[in-house]
Amino acid sequence: MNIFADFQSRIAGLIEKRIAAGELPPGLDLGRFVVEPPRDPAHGDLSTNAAMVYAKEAKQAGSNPRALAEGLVADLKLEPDVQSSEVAGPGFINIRLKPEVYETVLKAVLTQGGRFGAGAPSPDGPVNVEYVSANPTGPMHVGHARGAVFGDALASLLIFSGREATREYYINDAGGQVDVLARSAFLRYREALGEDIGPIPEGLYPRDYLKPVGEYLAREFGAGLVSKPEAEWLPLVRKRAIEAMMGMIRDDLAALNISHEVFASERALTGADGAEDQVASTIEWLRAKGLVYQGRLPAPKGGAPADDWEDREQTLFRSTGFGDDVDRPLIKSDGGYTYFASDIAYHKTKIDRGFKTLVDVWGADHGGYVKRMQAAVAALSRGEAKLEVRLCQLVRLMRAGEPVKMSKRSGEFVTLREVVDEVGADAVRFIMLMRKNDAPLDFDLMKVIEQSQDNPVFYVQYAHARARSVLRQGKTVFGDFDLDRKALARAELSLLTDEGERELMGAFAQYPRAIRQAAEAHEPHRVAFFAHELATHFHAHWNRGKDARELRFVNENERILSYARLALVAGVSLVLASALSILGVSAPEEMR
RNA sequence: GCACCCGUAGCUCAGCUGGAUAGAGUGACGGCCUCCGAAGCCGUAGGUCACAGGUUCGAAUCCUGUCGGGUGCGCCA
Repeated sequence: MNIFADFQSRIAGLIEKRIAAGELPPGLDLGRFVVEPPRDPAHGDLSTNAAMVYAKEAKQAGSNPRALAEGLVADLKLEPDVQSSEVAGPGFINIRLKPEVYETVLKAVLTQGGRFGAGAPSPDGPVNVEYVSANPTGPMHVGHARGAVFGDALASLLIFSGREATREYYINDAGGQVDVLARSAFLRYREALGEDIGPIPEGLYPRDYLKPVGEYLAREFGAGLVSKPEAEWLPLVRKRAIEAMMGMIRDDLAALNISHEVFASERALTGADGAEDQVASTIEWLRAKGLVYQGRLPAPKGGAPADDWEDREQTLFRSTGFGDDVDRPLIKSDGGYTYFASDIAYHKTKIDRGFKTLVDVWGADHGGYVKRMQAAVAALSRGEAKLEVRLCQLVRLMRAGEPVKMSKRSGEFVTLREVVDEVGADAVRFIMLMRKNDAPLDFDLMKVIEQSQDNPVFYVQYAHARARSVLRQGKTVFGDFDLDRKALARAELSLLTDEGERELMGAFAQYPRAIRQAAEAHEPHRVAFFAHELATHFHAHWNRGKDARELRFVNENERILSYARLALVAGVSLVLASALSILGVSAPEEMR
């Protein structure tokens, strides 16, 4: 139950009545006004700007805004669950609900449990969420974590809100970097055979995570590959190295509590290893529509022109027809496909699989790539599918206030696994999700590793653990209490009259709305903020019981009241657990 | 030079798609454990929402421009 959405449609109905009565002109857009919690709780439970939004129209119809507001207030007072309503400030309509409404909300929390706040199945079709998509050339580093956590939480949020969502990983296993990987692994292979390989040459991946791959190759092939020419061993080594790297990446992701349903290989799309060349067929498909042509591009502007620039005719995609700045090349000078070409083919497979809503989560360094990809999706789907790209700002890794330089090439990077092992998946996830994805993020290792108490995840988890602890305490005092949530739903909830208790129930009422808005905006961080706020209300109310004993949840002499309050506490733990589960963060029974 | 993102408290960030007196955390200062978990709570202090115009009943939010920061700019991925 979402009381905000409920009143939104009820008020829309009241406005239609006004239209019928001639007080407002017909054909109004009834989606223009909002129903929201007032900033100041003293103003009531609900607030709407409807009268202000339609002020101009009211004047045109010969009425006036004030009369419109008064009329709506009069109608609202007739609603059975409305306690009072009034016009306030510049024309807001404030509504105070009868206490029973919040008892009903708590009852819904207890009967629905983890489903409270979930949306009804959406008619909007499935969403494809592509995230991580790191190159399979090594373990994940912390920079990858943000997009990974964001994409994963977004998919969970969408599913909870009622949409279908598929989690997808695009493996960039077709470019030159996987050949570099293969050569690096081959070196480790010779090392595993006992050869002294000396320092790793410039340009190869130097870290020793490839050693196990070398040993594996030595076991599988013995010394058989050493004397062969590169053209023969490279495909064999590459295949196994990519598999090993993907295994490593999957393990890294699993450590962060992340998994994908679909892994799509770029290499397979390009027709390698005997597969069908879907890139070629996609290019031909576009060519047939006049969207691919042979042409020349102007030289890049600004700065010094690259030394290897040469004006030449090439195969171009007409992305300018779909909002891009210039047309984009599809074929490299060596005849291979550009990354863009295979990415077009990949996105075509998404559209062919029936997705009309595509979300790609990329690092901010790929920002210059957004327009062309959106142009491609528009072209591929004739405008029917929409690609939304969420750019995650790169994480600036700090060590005691100093930026840490990271580069795979030099091997200087902190792995995701190192951080997860140190501070835990919960902390990493929550920190990444407490920020909007397009805001920059400083991730200070020292701060997270050494002062993990400062981490907001503990604050929220602590609230959950504390709620569970209170329930255990209640069971200790009243051994015969049935603390099953469905039993608690039958508690005498009308006894919950304290302001702090009402505040908590009010927070429950806002959860479904928060979920819906976060899902529509594709902003999981709002769920994190909601959880933090609910935790604040709970901690605050808990502490009131220190000075005022009569406010404590468990009170030996107040059996019926204690049971009702435990129902409230159970509600807190259920909603917190629900929000945390969307974020992929655990909700512990106790902190220790 | 062009495109995209970002300028909100000392610091790190929210701000509910245009609403009422702009909020948290952290840092600083002062209080609260014979009592359901002090990893908590309460209070004090801190602001020209980068700047200038515009749109309207109303702007941190939308538009234009300026300044400052970030990320990119055929054939890397």
